[in-house]
Amino acid sequence: MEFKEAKQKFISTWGSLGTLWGINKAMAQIHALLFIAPEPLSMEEIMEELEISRGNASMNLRGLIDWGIVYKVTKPGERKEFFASEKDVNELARQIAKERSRREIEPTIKVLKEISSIESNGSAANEEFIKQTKAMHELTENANALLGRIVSTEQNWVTKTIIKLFK
Amino acid sequence: MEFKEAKQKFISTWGSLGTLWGINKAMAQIHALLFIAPEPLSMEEIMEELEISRGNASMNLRGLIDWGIVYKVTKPGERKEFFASEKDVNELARQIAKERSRREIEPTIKVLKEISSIESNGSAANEEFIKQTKAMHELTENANALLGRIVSTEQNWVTKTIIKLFK
DNA sequence: TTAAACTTTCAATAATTATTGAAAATATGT
DNA sequence: ACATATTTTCAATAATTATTGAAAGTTTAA
Repeated sequence: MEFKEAKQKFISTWGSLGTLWGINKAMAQIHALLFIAPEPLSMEEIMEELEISRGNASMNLRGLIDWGIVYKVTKPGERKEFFASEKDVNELARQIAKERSRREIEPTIKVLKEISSIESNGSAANEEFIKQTKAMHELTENANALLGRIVSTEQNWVTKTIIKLFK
Repeated sequence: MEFKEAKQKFISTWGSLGTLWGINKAMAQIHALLFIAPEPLSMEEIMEELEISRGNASMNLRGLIDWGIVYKVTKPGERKEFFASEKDVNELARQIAKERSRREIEPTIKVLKEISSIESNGSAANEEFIKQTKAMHELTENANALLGRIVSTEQNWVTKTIIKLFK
């Protein structure tokens, strides 16, 4: 395979993957591009390479910065801004896990806690509701704690976790 | 909070959550409804409760069956089909993790392996590409193995895993 | 074998979400 | 302070995705 083809494939794979960790296609593609770039890129360069508009680039870069996985970089003597991705895959994974937990899992836990605490009126529908949402609440809290635990480990968390688990 | 309100809240929370584990709103809402129902529901009942069309209900129920988390149930003496959710949260989580691994993670690993194996031509762009995609390949493989390991444990996998990890 | 009960399919349409582009805002060098 | 380079915002529009509903298909009971 040619480098150009491989690069294209990486960007598009990342793009469709992105939609499933909660970010849109353009955002994921920008991230992919920065992740494999040896040097920070300007907005102009990103627009050109991905064939997207200025507005689109601007908004999605902001999104990536909010996720904490892309940084603004200034080059001495240059007026415009440059952008760089977090390059360390472990740090990247940790950051994404942290944000997803904060944005999605924790609010869900709050709702589950609230709704599973209603008073039962004794009906089957009511009893089942309480039982099931309580179980889901518990599972989600445990999964979130597990995620936090795995991801807070300093370096190479996945590898280390696997080693521990196989003991 | 009233039961009715709590139920509504559960269905809508699950609905928006759904979009992030890769299934659409209607599908997630149908699942939520079945998950808290004390008895299997008919397609008619699902349509009514969620105010969706017959076609929509039919297609999304099929989707849920493909995910392996909803089953068809026949009641003796009844002509129509009924539907029931997997009720055990651990089994539910296991099934979802298994499917996501198969549908999303494994194909990604394949692509990463392929593109990270290109020959370097010595350019900085090329070297960086290979280095970064190799690192990503490794991380994804490890994360997938970890997921498989956690989820293959018989019962209460999250709890058990946490206990192990805190040792 | 027929008719009624029920389910699936899919083209048309509605709803949602992403993208553009140009005007407004902001930052920088002289 | 000004002119210019650069970035941001956001209403309009395009692209995508979900939903409907009615026709076609299937199953079952008699």
